[in-house]
Amino acid sequence: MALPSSTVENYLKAIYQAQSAQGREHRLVPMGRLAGALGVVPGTATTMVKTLAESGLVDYEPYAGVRLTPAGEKLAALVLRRHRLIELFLVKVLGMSWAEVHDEAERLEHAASDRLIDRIDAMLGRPAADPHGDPIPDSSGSMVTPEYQTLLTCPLGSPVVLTRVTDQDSAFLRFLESSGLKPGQAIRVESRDAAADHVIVRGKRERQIMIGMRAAAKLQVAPLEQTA
Amino acid sequence: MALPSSTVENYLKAIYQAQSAQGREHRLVPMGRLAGALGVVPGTATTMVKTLAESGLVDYEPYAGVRLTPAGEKLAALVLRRHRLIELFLVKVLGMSWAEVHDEAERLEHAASDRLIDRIDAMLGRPAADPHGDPIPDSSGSMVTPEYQTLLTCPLGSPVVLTRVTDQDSAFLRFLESSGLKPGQAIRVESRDAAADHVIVRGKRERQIMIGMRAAAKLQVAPLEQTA
DNA sequence: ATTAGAATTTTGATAACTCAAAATACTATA
DNA sequence: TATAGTATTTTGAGTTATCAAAATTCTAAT
Repeated sequence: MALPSSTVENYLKAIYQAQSAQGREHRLVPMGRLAGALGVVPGTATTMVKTLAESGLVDYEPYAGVRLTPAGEKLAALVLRRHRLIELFLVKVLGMSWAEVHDEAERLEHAASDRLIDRIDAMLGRPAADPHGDPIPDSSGSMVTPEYQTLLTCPLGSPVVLTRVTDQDSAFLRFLESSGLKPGQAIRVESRDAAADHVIVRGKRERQIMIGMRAAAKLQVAPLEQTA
Repeated sequence: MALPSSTVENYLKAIYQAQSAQGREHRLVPMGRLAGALGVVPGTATTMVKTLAESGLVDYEPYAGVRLTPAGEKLAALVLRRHRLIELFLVKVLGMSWAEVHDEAERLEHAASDRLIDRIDAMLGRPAADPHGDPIPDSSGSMVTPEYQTLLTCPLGSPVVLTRVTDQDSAFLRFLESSGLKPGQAIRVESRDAAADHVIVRGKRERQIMIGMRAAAKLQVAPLEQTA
């Protein structure tokens, strides 16, 4: 088994992420969505997916979509592992900003060896999540994905910790950063107004932040543990 | 000017290094040598070099060889800069061994952005040389290459510092490491025996090391500054 | 000056990935 | 259930980088 090209890695990663983004039901990723995520025309995705299917990395159902096989899923998880460890490393060790590491990791993830990734993992203390709160698969490719509530579903008024941000857009990340809304931050949801389409959050130092509901759905939180 | 593919970067780097390896005279690198350095057949090198010539990165004289233009030289120096900073970073920050970082850097050098390289450069304190003692070009692509003596040419008996190792072979590097012969190490040449084809060196803690002359020529040294 | 041998270039193919646009298959609505 | 509209697949072609092997050119020794 030759090691997969970075193109193959990108397809697998995109399929993985599209599958996760879709609910438990729609497990088949349609070609249009995949092509869009990868920035190629649909015909290209079709062609490529057919060769991935021949390699046993995906199941392909014409006109319906693709889905990762266990082999493909493992490979995709290892790409994600590299990506997330690199992101965390760039933030923690090199002091790069949260918003700028994504593109960097996007390229480095295909060049870093397993040895290097393991060094990074060890240096960071085998972390469970990257700067966005995305869980990091272990070296065997398995990953625990805790189910969190979002700013839209968590109880009003009770203290929670921001745990995960499910959007990589750097403008959005910069907004969060400037509002002090980074994973680990303790906050509480003050009110929600469906008509006005916003959520009001108390953040760091009682600062009040107003967020649209679309954006609020991308911020996941966990109940604040009062570790006395 | 589209950014050069990693293949182009590798060709430029190989030409640069072949030019440096050859003396001041033979400035044209023959195709056979270039092809050998890159691990491709000669015909491939010919084809590629012709397209590099069309981009203005090299001068190509059929049947004679290639030479970098100023533009090509600058690009090559920037690749070398990325390579060497990455090597040093992997050794200093991630604690990887001297012998294993070359291949890693060989891949990462094509994926690291200028921003990242500059962070690394800053974190390392704008170093002048990589773990092998190879000088690191600055961000404009210029580099000072000090002329050193080698174990074959330096004065017998006087203390010198090992400054540079002009060979990347990892078995050789491991031998040097196990002998305590890393750049920065103070040593002195005890004797040379042309008939036996060896050089005897006093290294760390008066340890005596015997090296073949071919290998000794690859170890460069500078007079030891008695910085009281 | 020839010419044998080595180096280089040319030629024809191949692999991986991509696009544009034509052909085809789905699907939702009337 | 016919069909208009959308999504997908197919087809044909282009790009980049590579190799094998034939053709050519250079070079050094007679």
